[in-house]
Amino acid sequence: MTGSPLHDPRITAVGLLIETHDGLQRRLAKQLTEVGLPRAEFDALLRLARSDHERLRLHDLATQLDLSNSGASRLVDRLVGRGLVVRATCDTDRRGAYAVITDEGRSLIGGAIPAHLELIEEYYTGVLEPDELDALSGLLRKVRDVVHPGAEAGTHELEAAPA
Amino acid sequence: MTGSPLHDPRITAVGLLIETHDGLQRRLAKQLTEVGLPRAEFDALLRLARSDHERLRLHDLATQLDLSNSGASRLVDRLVGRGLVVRATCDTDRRGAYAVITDEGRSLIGGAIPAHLELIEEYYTGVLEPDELDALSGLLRKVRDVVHPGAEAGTHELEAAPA
DNA sequence: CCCAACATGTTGCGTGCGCAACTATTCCGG
DNA sequence: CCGGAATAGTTGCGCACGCAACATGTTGGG
Repeated sequence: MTGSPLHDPRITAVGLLIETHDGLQRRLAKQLTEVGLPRAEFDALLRLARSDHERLRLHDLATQLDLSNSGASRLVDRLVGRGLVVRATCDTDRRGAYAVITDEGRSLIGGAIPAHLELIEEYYTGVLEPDELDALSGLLRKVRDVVHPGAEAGTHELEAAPA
Repeated sequence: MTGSPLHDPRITAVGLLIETHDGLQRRLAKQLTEVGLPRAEFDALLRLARSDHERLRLHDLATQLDLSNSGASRLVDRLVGRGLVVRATCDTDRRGAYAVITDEGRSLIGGAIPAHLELIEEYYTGVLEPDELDALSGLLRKVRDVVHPGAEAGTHELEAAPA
């Protein structure tokens, strides 16, 4: 054999990232769904709550969440349907639409976070020593900046690498 | 505010893992799809090709791929439909069904791997120094073993932590 | 030996997503 | 100032997945 590309260490390395993500994701998603906030909805509300004036252009939301525009549009539909978000038109660009989190949305996600954090602690941050976690985050950020520029889309536009 | 749980560093840490994964995944998936092997199919063939006698029980395949049994069943349906895999009954357990990769399947994935490796190199392994990559893999493995035990399901049953 | 609990795999159904096509608006070159 | 290119968002369509119900086969207790 030529060294069997089937067992190439690079494939293993990527596999590790994927398995880690999928495993964690499945556990977190399950809990969030039980609380009535499926992962996509949770993430969207979180992004909105964190943003200036608690709103984001749909396009930016899509970019931040790694969704297509249509995906973001329908996600916002669902949130609007539950009263957790409202659409607002943009004065300076009449094509535009903001998604704005409502009081109800803010309160819902606020209530969901504590239990969510516990689970994260149990399955992710608590598994590693603090310095290990820092190292991991640093390395991941390095990769993320390459594979997913625009993760901070719509945040501001002038700084380099905020927290 | 109580320290704003919205910006809890643990959420950021998880977000980093997710963003990195999603970004990488999207790039790799796009290429694989272009080559005619969507990510799920690619992964399944890879797992089969790597396994003893190039076959796996559907249940084990599901576990390895982090899919439900039904998802694995239909995935195998698709592969069978393309002649890349065949089902084989299990002698010792007549409920059972193996998925077995065919020559065609082996050849297809073999052809797809080189370009795939290049992309991995470009967006993942090549982004980091070799020692950084080792560190990252080590940390990820630590987390994975907690969130996704059974990642090696059906491989063998007696060792501790192979490559 | 038999029946109850369990395990494996398949199928009906609902859902969330991407792609492509479409509408509405903005931007820009001449 | 006009018309074509680009951008924001929505919608029709198809697809892959999970859940629940089911069919089949296995295993263990009485």
